[in-house]
Amino acid sequence: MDDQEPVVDPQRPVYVWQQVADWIAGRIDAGELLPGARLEGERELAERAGVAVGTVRRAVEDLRERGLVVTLPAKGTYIADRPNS
Amino acid sequence: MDDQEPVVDPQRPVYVWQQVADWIAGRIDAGELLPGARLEGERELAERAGVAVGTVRRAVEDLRERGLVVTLPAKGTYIADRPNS
DNA sequence: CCCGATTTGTGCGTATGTATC
DNA sequence: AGATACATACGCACAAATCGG
Repeated sequence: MDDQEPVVDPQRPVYVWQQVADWIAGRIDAGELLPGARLEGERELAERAGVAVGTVRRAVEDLRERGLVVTLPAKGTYIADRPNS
Repeated sequence: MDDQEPVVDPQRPVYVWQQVADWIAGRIDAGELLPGARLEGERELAERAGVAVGTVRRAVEDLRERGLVVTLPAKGTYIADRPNS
């Protein structure tokens, strides 16, 4: 009832945190997460992806560096506004 | 009869106390609150904005640091005199 | 001088979220 | 991975100062 398709595969030759980041980036790209929307909390994402919280943190940090999200400590991480393509 | 446009939106990627501070700063900037005028009490502002008193306190503290208002304990918070532009 | 209403100041507890070690 | 720290946010309660009657 609660298993959806797995988000990451530890076996693949790609860092798990990168797989998580790509998963989230994919959701943004697909329009599932619109600019201004709040991303789920770290713990929730970790449970959903089946990885450790630290791994999610590493992934979100990457998204931040890519400018895809903005993090407000103690409030949450939000989808950034799209720069004019 | 009593609903005006909402002051804050907890969902937005901006701290609530910051939204409250900006709201008040906007009223000052718009000339609605003139120098020397008394700002509403914390609880009144909280009710108007639909936030907790502590959040208003945080907002007013910010306005104080910005030099926009002056607070006299047990008396009230007043709009500061404009520095020569 | 005292009383009561009002307002800011402060502390505690709870919840959630990120930051740090 | 786990534990601790820190910040936001809400809610409540009480203290202290002000001001009017």
